[in-house]
Amino acid sequence: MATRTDFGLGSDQDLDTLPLRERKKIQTGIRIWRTAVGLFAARDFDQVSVAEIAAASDVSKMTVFNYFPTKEDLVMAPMEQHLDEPARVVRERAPGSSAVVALRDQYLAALEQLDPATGLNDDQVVLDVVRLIHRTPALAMRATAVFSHQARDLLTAELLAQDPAHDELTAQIAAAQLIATRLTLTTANQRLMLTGARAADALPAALDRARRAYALVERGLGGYCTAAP
Amino acid sequence: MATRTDFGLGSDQDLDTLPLRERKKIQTGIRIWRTAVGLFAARDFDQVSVAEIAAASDVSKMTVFNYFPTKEDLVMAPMEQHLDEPARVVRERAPGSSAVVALRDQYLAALEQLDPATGLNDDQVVLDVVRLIHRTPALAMRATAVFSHQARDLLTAELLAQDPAHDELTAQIAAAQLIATRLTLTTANQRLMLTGARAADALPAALDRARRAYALVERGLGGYCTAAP
DNA sequence: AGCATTTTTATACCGGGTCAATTCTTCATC
DNA sequence: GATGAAGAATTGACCCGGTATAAAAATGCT
Repeated sequence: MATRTDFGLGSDQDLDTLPLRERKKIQTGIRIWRTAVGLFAARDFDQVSVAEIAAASDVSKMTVFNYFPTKEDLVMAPMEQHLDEPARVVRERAPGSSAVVALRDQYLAALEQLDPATGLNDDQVVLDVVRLIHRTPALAMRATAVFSHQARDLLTAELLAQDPAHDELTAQIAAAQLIATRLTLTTANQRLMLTGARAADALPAALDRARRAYALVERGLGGYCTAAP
Repeated sequence: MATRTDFGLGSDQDLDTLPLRERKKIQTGIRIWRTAVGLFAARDFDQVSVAEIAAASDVSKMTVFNYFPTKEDLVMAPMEQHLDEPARVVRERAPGSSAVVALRDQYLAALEQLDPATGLNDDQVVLDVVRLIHRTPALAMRATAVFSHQARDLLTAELLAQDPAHDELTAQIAAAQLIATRLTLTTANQRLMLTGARAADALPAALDRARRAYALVERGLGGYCTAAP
């Protein structure tokens, strides 16, 4: 079953092969989402009621909650689907490479693809969502909560391959710093995009920033949590 | 005017000198807060309605919201009054000392006083609140938001005394790492306390952890943001 | 077509939070 | 000492997000 949050870059070719029923479901999901983001971008998050979104989507209020558990999910769901990426990257890193290097390389690669998760993306809808999150306290809080969650997951991922020379506190610090670095880089990129910069133009500088940031972390953590070859 | 969140260690002597009116106000504020925390500790956060708290406090529901803007504030307000401490510590650090050292020393001092803000405190009410925050997702999210706020404040504090050799990104990384370290240490202490350890007994180990954690950060950041002598 | 399953809807309800108005206190003025 | 204006504490009515239940509609299958 395809998750209901596969918007954005959702592949279109397998959409035709799906049963008629699921296809319609996905379409209404996208319709509700687009309507909501449009209304939120026009006014403010708190100035748009769920009932209004439902009416504008030709759907009942209950149906909206059927597709999106909460009003906040209408905005956050697409961003939260890559939630487990950092932990996965560390877990599946090449033997002999440290957690820091694995995360750095993956982030650099994501930057070059202008992955929205890096903040370096100037798509109109993405920008609308980012702007919305930045100016709505409840959403901003939830965005930071995502990173907090990632830090926890990362911690367990590191502990699974833990080096007995390091204790749990070091692992916690490392996880927190790695995620904090990502959050900082991503936020910086998002701010740039919100000022109107083009993603492609900002790429070289963003890559440079990322390299310097991870170098800073590495200097502190050293080769911490290097996977056994 | 005394803020309404001066519970806990609020000084009692200046309470007598206050006008009769304000005194009663503060007392009802404390009464509502105690009632709420008691009910929350007995059951769960979501299983206690504001109306119930109001009834148990011999007050109307609206009065509760008059004293505490939201239901969450009934739990979080006391913790959030020391929100600006990290930024203040950095801003007022001794000339010639780095931001890292200033924050480390202040944290070590707070630990030795068993300051609740460090997590190293086994007072019954404090433990109730901490336990509540840890097992209530909405409250845990807000707790991390507090640290996010502190990182922002810390960034501006560092920028005020910024060294032209370092750019803004470095400052952001540093702020994020410093706050992440604090969060990690505090959380570790809180977990210890929740397992029933006595704060005084856990102090030496906590001090050691803090020293090692800040050493790790310092190795990465070096003498970053050392105030001009 | 007709049955079964799933999706949508209507409705009623609960709890958190806001607003305008009401009551009560305070205090300056007569 | 009475009085009336000013202002705060309090309140009841209301809105919105979210849930539960059951009915109605749409779809898949035979």
